[in-house]
Amino acid sequence: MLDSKKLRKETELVIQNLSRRGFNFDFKKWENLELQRKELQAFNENQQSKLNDISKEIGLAKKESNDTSKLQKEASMLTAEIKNQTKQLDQLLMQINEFVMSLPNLIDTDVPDGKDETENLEIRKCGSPKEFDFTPKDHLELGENRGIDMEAGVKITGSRFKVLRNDIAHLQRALLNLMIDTHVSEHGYEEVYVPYIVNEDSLLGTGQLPKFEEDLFKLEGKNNFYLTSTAEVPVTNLFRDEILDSEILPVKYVCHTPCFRSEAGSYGKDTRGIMRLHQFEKVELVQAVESSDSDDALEELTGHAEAILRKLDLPYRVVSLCSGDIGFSSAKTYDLEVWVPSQSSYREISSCSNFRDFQARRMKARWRSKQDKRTELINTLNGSGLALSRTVLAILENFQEADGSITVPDALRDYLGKDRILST
RNA sequence: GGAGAGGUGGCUGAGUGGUUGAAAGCGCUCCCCUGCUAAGGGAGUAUAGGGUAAUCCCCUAUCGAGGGUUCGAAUCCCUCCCUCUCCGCCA
Repeated sequence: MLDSKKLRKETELVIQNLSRRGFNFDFKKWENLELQRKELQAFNENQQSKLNDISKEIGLAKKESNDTSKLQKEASMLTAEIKNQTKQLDQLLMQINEFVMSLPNLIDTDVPDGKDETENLEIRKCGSPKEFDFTPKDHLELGENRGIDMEAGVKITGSRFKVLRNDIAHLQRALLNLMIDTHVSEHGYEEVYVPYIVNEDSLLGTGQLPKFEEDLFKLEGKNNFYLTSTAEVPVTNLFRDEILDSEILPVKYVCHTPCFRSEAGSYGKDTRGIMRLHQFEKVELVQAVESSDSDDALEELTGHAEAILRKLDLPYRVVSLCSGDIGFSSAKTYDLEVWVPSQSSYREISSCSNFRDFQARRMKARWRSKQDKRTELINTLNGSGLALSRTVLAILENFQEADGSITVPDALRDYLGKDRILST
């Protein structure tokens, strides 16, 4: 959520910034609503103040057994009036809230301009794609009948679900442990475990709602529960309605969860194998920092995700998402893209974003310094460190041998207990 | 799932219709006193929105959430959420 004071004072800047996303900000509408709100609210509060005074007077008069019928009559009228105004005000507030909640975050000045993912800016490349002296297979050719069981997923649930077996299930678990261990012991994150079902408030807090409900799986029942689409939601919401002491900042959490995404609107995209599924595992990094630290924190967090790719000797590149591709809540996003030999291209395996105070304002997540007692919104960041299914995919494809076996990357050997898998 | 109790400020905990944003205690901050990290005295100590340039000041809201009764509700009524105890079921 954007700061309404900023909307008022730096209107031009906001309009310009949002237009870089291709977002058309209807300032006239907002200004109109705000003006009405301000007037009505000021008047209403004034009336309320009067009523409060009269009520106190009545109280005092009754104590001394004086006649209060005249005052009560006056108060009755005021009460009716206020009730009426409040109804109008509430309606207005709902409209304003709806409007403001659907505004995306402002993007940083160094976010490249562009209309879609084709115009994302490559920042750096690390490692180089391995040359194969045979035609590399794709991950499904490698894993089919040997641990990646798409048919079983379809039988149990439906399309876009998978079953993993044996070495490949083990590989995923080994990766999971490597990632969490690394982030905890080398990068200073605290491990957390959270619910996989989240409520509406949590989704509003991080920005998945109200605009992106079609991406989510909603549960039946009156509770308005959803399956979590990313650990970002439950983990970042740990800060909701909290005031953190400045000494504990930055707070850094690492968390593994499955992620459930309806993938509505992605029909026909990545239909083969485990690239894009309704359920996948992910290790997520989340940070809460002071606003002055969030630029550095994004670089740091991105580096933490990269460290995993480096450990695994996977070739990747870092791109800065352009203004047309960047997410709704994000001010700046780096995607990490891993080399996928079968597609001869880099594919997203992590997305690291700085949300500045956008989520914090929605969640009322603040911090307070010891010296001056003022509260300030925290800045939140998160990034995948990494998406597990795609890491499994990348390892299978990048470390395949001519005979279809997979050489296990050094960093993983202790976790897996072998240096080669799928050697039939 | 059944029966009962309860949800008040950083914490403990008073408060069943009237100057209560809320007693008291603890904690915390600042000051005073005190010849030694003890004791005592004083002041302060929620969040958000609006008026404002303002972290002073003024107004409004908030005692789990939402609605209702009333001139006036932390206090009465209704619905929901959550916590605790006992029983049942269960990994």
